[in-house]
Amino acid sequence: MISFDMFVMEDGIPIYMQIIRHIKQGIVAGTISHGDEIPSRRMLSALLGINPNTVQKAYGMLEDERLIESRSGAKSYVVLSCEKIEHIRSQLLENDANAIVGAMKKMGVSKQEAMSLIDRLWEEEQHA
Amino acid sequence: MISFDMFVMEDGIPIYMQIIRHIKQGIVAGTISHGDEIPSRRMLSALLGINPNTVQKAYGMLEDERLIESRSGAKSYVVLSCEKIEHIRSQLLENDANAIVGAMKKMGVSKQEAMSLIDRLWEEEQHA
DNA sequence: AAAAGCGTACTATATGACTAATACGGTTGT
DNA sequence: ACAACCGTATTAGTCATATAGTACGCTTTT
Repeated sequence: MISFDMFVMEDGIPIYMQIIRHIKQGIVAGTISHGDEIPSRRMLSALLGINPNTVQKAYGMLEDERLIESRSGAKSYVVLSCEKIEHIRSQLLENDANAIVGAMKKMGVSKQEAMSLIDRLWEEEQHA
Repeated sequence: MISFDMFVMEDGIPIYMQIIRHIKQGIVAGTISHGDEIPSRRMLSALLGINPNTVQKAYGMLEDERLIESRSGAKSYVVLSCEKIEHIRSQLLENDANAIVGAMKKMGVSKQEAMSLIDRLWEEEQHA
């Protein structure tokens, strides 16, 4: 069963997107694997204190991406392959990394300064 | 007069935020300086093909941050100090960098891999 | 078979973010 | 003074998000 223990709601970002990102990050990290059971719409909504429809929106989009499979009346499961995992990994990594590299360049930051900044932040705790 | 030549609209991000970010990045990069004239609401809105109120929203927030000054009926100007510039710089840099470092950590990416990814992306052209 | 839980679907509603349209009065340059 | 431009304010419309309530049919468990 997929865990949502470490899930913390951020405001400003749609809840259904946070759910999708949480699951994708878990897939890339390896804490979510092929065949894993995913909590039911009703259970997760109760756990997070949100409406079941919000969970359904997230799950529906994950199903559109073929990352989970649902059969009416039964539980839903994670469906993965090496190709899918690698695709999600580069999707998450490159998109975010590309954005920050572009932003830093626009500000005239040198590659060296960027690298040392990343290096310093990596050691710190706070990552809101 | 502040230039918006290199301004390219991205969808998914509010226009007024893109305007704010463009100006802040210019301030950090040094292409926008203290005393510079800023295009009028009407002129910039015509240039970008958007509504003057959208520009006003961006300018109003920049005014709240004391980065520009406006007098009713007259032109608006950039007002800076070394402290302000340094504050914006760390605000832009740390916020974005912190987010991506946190995301990568959640995905189980090693610092070494993150650094080499940044290094590789830095050389490429595409930075959507 | 019965009960409990499940996925799915539909309608309705409230709210905030974002943008648009318009109008008013002040400032500037001729 | 006058025209042109400016900042500012008000109102309204559109869309995404989130919630609520309800309902139907299927699967699993007892």
